[in-house]
Amino acid sequence: LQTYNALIYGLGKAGRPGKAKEIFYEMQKNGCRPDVITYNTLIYALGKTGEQSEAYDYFKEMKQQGLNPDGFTYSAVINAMGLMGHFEEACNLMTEMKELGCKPDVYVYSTLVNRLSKAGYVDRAWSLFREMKEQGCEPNRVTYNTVIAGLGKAGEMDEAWNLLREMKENGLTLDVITYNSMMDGLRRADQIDEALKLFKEMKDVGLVPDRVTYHILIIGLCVINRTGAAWALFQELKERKYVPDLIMYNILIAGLCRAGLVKDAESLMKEMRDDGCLPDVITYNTMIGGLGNLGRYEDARKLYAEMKERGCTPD
RNA sequence: UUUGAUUAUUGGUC
Repeated sequence: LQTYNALIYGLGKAGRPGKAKEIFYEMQKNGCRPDVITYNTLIYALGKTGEQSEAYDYFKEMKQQGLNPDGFTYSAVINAMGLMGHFEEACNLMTEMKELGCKPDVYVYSTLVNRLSKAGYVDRAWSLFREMKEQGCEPNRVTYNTVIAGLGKAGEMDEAWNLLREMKENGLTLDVITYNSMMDGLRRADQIDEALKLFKEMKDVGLVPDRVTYHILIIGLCVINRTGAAWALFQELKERKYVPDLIMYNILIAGLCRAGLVKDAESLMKEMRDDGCLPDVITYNTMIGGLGNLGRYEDARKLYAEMKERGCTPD
């Protein structure tokens, strides 16, 4: 049983829910009954990869089999419902678990808070955040990070600052994601200098900025044409021995295109290829847009042809 | 190490 569970888990993580399902049926053929963990793992695998309604089917099936869903089950199903935008159902599931005597834990709340803010329902996310506190479920670092990121996307940085303070007051440790989320919100709100202050602060408290940190700050600086500072950070990233990856190249290419420096963007695209980093659909979209803005329609068309030849599907 | 939640890149809309 544990071997099968582990297999299903691995296939889910590898983004192969179809194979995971095959194993699920194969184990039963071999006389091995799935337990709660098997279902949880399968539901998670399906829910993550766009098979959300199937995830729900297996949720029903496990109940029919007389198995009791637990917090793991509900967080996986609620996440799947949220991804489909079925928030009424997600809320019903919360109610259902309460009725079954299974108190929603911090994972379940955080999952739904995250899905609500991702779907643009920041207000509902906020009330759920308040509700969990009232219900005696203490938000942890991940919950705060989730809410801070949601507020940042909604441009509500005052609230985000309040939460940051609240985290400190509650003795929670801030991590790189906390800082990254704050800095991303600030750069969206055109407060890049505030973001740079936090960047200094995070280093002062001994946190090591990751790639995402640099990506956020470099985007923010590029957008307002502070290219010198952006370039300096790009050098710093390399000093930290972070190899520029696809996302970093996409950010720089977008920055150059935005500034009308499409020729430089083109050479950077060559350079990324030489580094063994293959352009993806975002790279092509960005370049095609940049070329189009300059009226270079023929070159745009060529890139469009090239992306299809390379098996990169236009979106 | 048998299962669950958080941050970044292109376009449109606000």
